[in-house]
Formats: sequence, structure tokens, C-alpha cells
Amino acid sequence: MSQTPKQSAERPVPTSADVARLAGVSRATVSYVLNNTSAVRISEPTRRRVREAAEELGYVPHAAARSLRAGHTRMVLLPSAHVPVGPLYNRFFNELQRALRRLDYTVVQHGSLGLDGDDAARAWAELRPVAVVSLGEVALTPYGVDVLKRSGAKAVITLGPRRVQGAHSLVMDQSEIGSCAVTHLVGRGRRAIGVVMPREPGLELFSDPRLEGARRAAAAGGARIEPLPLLYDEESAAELAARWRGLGLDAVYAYNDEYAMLLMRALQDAGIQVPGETAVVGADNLLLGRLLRPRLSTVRIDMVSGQRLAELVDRVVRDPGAERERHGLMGARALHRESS
Amino acid sequence: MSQTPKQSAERPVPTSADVARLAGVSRATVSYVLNNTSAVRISEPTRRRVREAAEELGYVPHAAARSLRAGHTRMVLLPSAHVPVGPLYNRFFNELQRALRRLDYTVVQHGSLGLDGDDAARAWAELRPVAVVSLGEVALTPYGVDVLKRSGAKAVITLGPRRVQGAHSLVMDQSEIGSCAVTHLVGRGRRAIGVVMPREPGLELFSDPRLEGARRAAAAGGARIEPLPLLYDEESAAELAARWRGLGLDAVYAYNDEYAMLLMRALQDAGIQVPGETAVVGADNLLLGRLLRPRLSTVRIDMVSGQRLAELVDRVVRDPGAERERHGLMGARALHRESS
DNA sequence: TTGAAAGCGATACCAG
DNA sequence: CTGGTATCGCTTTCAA
Repeated sequence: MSQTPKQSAERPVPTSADVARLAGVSRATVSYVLNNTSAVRISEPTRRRVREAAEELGYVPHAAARSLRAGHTRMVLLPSAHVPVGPLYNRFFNELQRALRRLDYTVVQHGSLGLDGDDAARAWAELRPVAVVSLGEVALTPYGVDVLKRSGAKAVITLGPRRVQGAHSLVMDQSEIGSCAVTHLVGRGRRAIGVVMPREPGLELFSDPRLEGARRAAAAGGARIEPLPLLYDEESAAELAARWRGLGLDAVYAYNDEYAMLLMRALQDAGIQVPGETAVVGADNLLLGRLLRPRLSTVRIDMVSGQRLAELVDRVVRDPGAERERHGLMGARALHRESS
Repeated sequence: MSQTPKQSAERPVPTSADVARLAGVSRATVSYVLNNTSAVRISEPTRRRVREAAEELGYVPHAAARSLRAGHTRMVLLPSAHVPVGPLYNRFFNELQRALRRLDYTVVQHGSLGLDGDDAARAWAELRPVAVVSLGEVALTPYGVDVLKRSGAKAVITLGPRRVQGAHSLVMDQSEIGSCAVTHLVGRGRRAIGVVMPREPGLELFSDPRLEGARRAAAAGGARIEPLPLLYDEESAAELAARWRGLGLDAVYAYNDEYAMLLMRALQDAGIQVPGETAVVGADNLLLGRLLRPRLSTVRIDMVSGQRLAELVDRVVRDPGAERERHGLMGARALHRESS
């Protein structure tokens, strides 16, 4: 209790000046040595002394001071409101992270949970990131994009269902997924198709366009669409299954595989034959869907690779204004198994 | 092409000096107004002019400059190597993020994929976070903790299977989970118990202690433990199922529900009765496990609440050295369903 | 009530 | 080859 109560708390953080003092050189020399500045020759003994001093003090450069001086950062900011779910997303995210790191960027996710779009944009702008890659979890407005660009962001890239004015929008057309699922069902002779809409908040950004795509495909195929709100729990699924026959549907596209598995089980428990009476299709191509009987039909989603996105970020950072937006970075293909 | 090719690129980022100039006041006044400094009275008209000027220029304060001047940040850094999976983790993460934000911290995840523990610690230290909460994805060494503390971090908190010297370690005793699962199986008369060990990299931090807990429980109950490496794919599961009878096991604890579901299906496909011939237990209490037949028995894990962890972070930041490490922030309970 | 100025830590120019 | 020194943007005394 009386040993070193504040000592460690008060111990000042070592700066390059401390390193310089300990090594008996100037701060400039410290900077040259630690940054391997090639424009300047420093004698080997001096280099060693500096490095040893830095090591001894546990010196770590101060990123804020450095970027203040440099006038820019190498930070790529990825806003994250929710932790996204799904193996697809995870793989993509990890790829992106790794690729950006290889390009010598510092990848930082900013927890923006509970911030509205413009507040969030301002919070990000304070960090002066060189690029912002928004995965569509926080709705970025044209105003928000402007704030970021004015704060020095060279690249503002959105990856989501909608274009955002001013940003490099990589439109991931979610409607393609719904369209794909329903086209598949129509092709197998179904004409009255339910579309599960998760009632959990935060998923509308994905589920709305998927529904819209389903509608489009249904219209083209002469089928009827019925939106079906559903919570991700057994009670909600059982309740829906109980009134299933009254709905007069012969198929259902269930947003994704998890909802599809939930609903399929509930339907089976209610005595409804799958796929005989009702066909079921999910999306995401989860391994677990193959474990059910019947095996779950699904829509496989091909996401843009993290590597490619990282390269785009780098290109835009180096030459903003060179590239304009792209589309169709997401593909979707129905996989027929047994449930449809 | 010839419109404004570099103009926007070169357009300088507005600073508080620009705001001051536009509003016709000094930079000090701008600072007072925008930070609502209560120690100083500024006339209402001046305040308005300053705010309008800031708005017009799209001024956003420079976090680096501010923290450089202040000598500290309000940044809580959460290292993230992999995006963690599982609803439990997600909920916890979101809770933590939200609670920290309410306490006025800036939550930042640092993508540390592919950095070794000490390099990672140095990279984090450059950002001068006031606290680091490591969820055990990156192995933090005592040296790394020291680097962080010397760089001014008031709180270094690890949440993982092991204690880390120097840090506030919240030991989440993963072994409890394995122990719980095996005790359950032993209690139901099983004596030869397989333990699935995921072969995917990065999971050893969890799977090793779980195995160790399983061993402990087995020893206490007079049972035998057999580690079973498994990849998360159908081939690997089928291969394991094919040689199942040769292993002479009457039960298996399958790391978590996903591996359990995978293996259970493979066993059933190989004609092995579950739970008759072999009992199966997972962990995580996933909803999907309840959809299988037989319903999957599991271990429910009670994680520390994000709210509580956020409060701990805040306490340690305010008074480092006041609290020492805690244990047992994770509970585990077996849930018997039908597969065991 | 407002303004001038010092200084946070690192870097890069220019002199020595 | 090495050392002063001005500078980045912001906050905060201290004076006016």
C-alpha cells in the first residue's frame, strides 16, 4: 500500500528528448536513427547508443505528435457499430485488415455504436484518418462524407446497399440475393412465396433490399410475395408455423440460413412437409445448413475480396478523384440442395 | 478533367485559426466557445459567430493536437486480431462498447492481425490509449504490458484464460467449460470421453484450457479422456465418424456447439446412435443446437457483462493500482437436452 | 470579455 | 555527420 502508490502513476512517459539525453545526442539524431532516415549518415556507434537508450527507456514514438507534424496519418478507419456476424463477413474483414496492414496502413475500427450518422462522421474526422471504409453499419450522409473529406480524408469508401453522394460507393447490391432466391423458387414451380424479414433492429439495411429484389423477381415470374416478420427465437418461429397454412404459401425465402433453419424446424414440427408442401431457401451457405434434413438450399454470396478492396483504398489514397464508383462487387448464386 | 483536379486535394483542412479569423476573434476564444469552457464567460453574440464560422468551414478539431496538448487521451483500445465469432461474444462486445462510450471514452479497435505480441503492444502504445482491454486474441506478454504502461496507459486489462504479469487480468477460466461438460457426461454414466480439439489456428487459447478442465473432471470421475483433432468441415467430420467405433468412446465433448453439430450429424450418418451409443455435448447454447434432433446438450457460458467491465476500466483509469486482479468472471453450466 | 503566447512531441530543414 | 530550431493544431495560463 505504501510502496509505490503514485510513483508509477507519475512516472513521465519517455520522449525522444529523454532518449537523446541518455544517448548523449540531439533529438534530431534520435529521430534520424529510429526512422532509418536515409538522407543522413549517422555513425554506427551513435546508432547503437540511440537504440540502446530507446530500448532502456521503453521509448515508443507518440503517434499524435508525429501525425501532427507530418500533416497526415496512415490510418484507415473502419466504423463499426455492431460487430457484424457471419463467416463471410469475418473472412472479408480479416482479409481487408491484413491486406491494408501489408500496404503499411494502420487499421482502426471506431466503435460508433449509438452515434447518428453525422455525429459519427465528426468523431471519425477528429482522428484525421487518411481513409474511411464504411461497411454500411452506420448510415453515412453526403454531409458526413463532406466533413470527412474536408478533414483530410483522401478516400471515403462505402460498401453497402446504397450509393452515398460524394463517396466512392461500392454498391453491394443486396437485392441481388433476394432476387436470386426467388428466381430459384419460381424456377421450381413455386408461386406464393413468403419472405422472412428479421425483426431485430439494424438488419433493415440488408433485409429491405433483399425483399425488394424478391419482389422484382416475383413480378418477373408471375409469383406473389408475402413479407413475414420474424424474431430470431423459437417462440416466434412456432407462432409463424402455427398460422402457416392460413397464409397459403408454397415457398419461403428466409433472409439467411440461420432464420431459414429456425423456420424450417418450426414448420416440420408443425407437420408441414419441406419441401413437399413448402420449399425453404436461406442465404449465406453456412456449413450448418448442410447438416439438417432436408439439407437447406441456400444462396451463396460472393463478396468482394478484402485484398481487392484494400488495393482500391490504396489507389484512391494515392490519387483521389482518379476512380469513380463501381458496382456489382457482390455476386449471388442459388445452391439447390433438398429443401426446395 | 480540368475543373478542379487538385483544388479539392490541396484545399487545406480548416483549423481553429481559420475559424477565429472568419469569426473575427482569437483562437483562444474559439477554443473556449467550442469546448463550453465554464471558467470563462463569452458573450452570446460571439459564441454564435464562432459556432457559425465553425459550421461554415466544416471545422472538426484535431484529436492528435488536442491530446498532444492535453498530455492524455480518452481512448480505450481493444486489440482485435480475428473478428471474434459467436453471439455471446458479440453481445458482450457491443455492451462494452456502448458502456464505455457512455463513460465518455472513445472506443477504438486496433486491427493487429499478423502482429506478434510485442510488436502489437508497441503499435498500440503509439496511440497513447488511456486503457487497453485485450480480449485474449493477441497474446500479451509482461514486456508488452510494461511498454503500454510506460507509454501512459492507466489500465491494461486482459480477459482470457491466463493471467498476464503486470496487467489487471480478468481470468476467464475456460477450463471450467470443459470441466462442466465432462462432469455432466460422467454424471450420466459415461466413462470414455472424446474431446474435440479444433484444428483451426487461433483457437488453442480456448481449446487447450477446455481440454485441461475436461481432464480434471475426468480424473475426478474415473473417466478416460481422448483428444480428437477436427477441422470444421464435413470431410474431417466424416473421417472421424468412420473410425469412431475403433476409438471405443461412449461420449464426446465437442469444443462448442458448432463442432458438436457437425460431429453429431457425421456420427448419425455413420449409423451411430446419439445419445444411445455416444453422447454429444457442445458449448455456447446456440439456438441452432435446439433445432437438431436429438436436441443438442450444451454448456451455457455466462460472460462478464460489458457494463461491468466498462465500469472496471473506468475505476482503474481513475485510480490505477487501486484494484488488483479478479477471477471467476465467467460461469458455466451444463444444459441437458437430448443428445447426452 | 478577449488576446498573446507558451508548450505538448516529433520531424526536417539549414548551419555548423 | 550532428545540432539548433521552426513548425504542426490546440489548450490554457496570464495580461490587458
